[in-house]
Amino acid sequence: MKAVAWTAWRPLRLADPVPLQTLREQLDGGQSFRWNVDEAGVWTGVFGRTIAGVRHGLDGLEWRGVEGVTTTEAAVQAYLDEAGGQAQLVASLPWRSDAVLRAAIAANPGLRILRQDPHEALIGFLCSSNKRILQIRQMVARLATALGDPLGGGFHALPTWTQLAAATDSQLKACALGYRAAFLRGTAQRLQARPHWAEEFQALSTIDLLAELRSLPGVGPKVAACVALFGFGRLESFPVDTWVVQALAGAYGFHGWAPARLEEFGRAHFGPAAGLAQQYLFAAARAGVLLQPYALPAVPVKTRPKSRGRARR
DNA sequence: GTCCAGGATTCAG
DNA sequence: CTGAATCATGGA
Repeated sequence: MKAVAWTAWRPLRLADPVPLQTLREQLDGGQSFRWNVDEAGVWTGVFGRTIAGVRHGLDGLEWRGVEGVTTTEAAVQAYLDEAGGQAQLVASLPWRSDAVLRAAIAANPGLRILRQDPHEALIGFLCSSNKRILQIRQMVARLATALGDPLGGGFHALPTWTQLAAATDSQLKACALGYRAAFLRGTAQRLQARPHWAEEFQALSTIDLLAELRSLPGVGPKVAACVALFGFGRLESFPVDTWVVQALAGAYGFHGWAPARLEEFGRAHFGPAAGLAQQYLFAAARAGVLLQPYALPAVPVKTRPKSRGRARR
């Protein structure tokens, strides 16, 4: 298979600068699972049918695409929020009165929500339950290689719902999906008959969109919130995962709160850009730099054994 | 070998 | 409605 014929590197014009560390957080911080970085710091990714490279040059961000493809620059710019619309939303967050949020924003200045395709977001987060980001990336990569259209140079698009629905058990098994294979197949079977599902979903209010997403196999509250946020651009959506549960407990004192209650708090407290706030808190918590004024003293409770001598089968 | 992962589903109470 | 068990797999 022939290698991709890359264009020369060119400046990537964005309204706001993206620091080196923030770019890594953005491309490999659990939003998208389709980017890889090499030793030279070159990020290579596929979104939709676009193959692109991004790196930090001497004078800011640079991009490259495949020779002869004219749409790459615009696609990369849109993907990375080139107009800077999110800067205003960050400014609107309650960072003045919220020192935790303020520190989280300072830890990853310029962090943005990627504007992903709904299809990409839904496939990625269908794979995400009970998995680490590295493994989600591996699952998605295998899905693309095994089932998606080849784009040249060894790159593949993500499989369509039709391709996914037609996949055999052994094909899905080879993608190391575990029990998530049934989620993907189930959702694929539901959506393959709706080629315009994304447009139809996009037309819904966020509340209705979340409900519609949750009706799909393998999509619960958290995955629905992620797909709404990352795939449908609903920046008010506030996904509550294990990291956010810990973050809101340690930083705001909400120990023992149910995820639904934390989600309600997040939307009320952070407002129309709650999803952005969530991503800053998520990144800071994962990096271990989140302020935790309400963290409990270490280990107040003793963990109980899961099973007491019950016979195993 | 053990533990756990950007959870969802199912079932018991 | 809430809480717990179960799910399949691989990396630490």
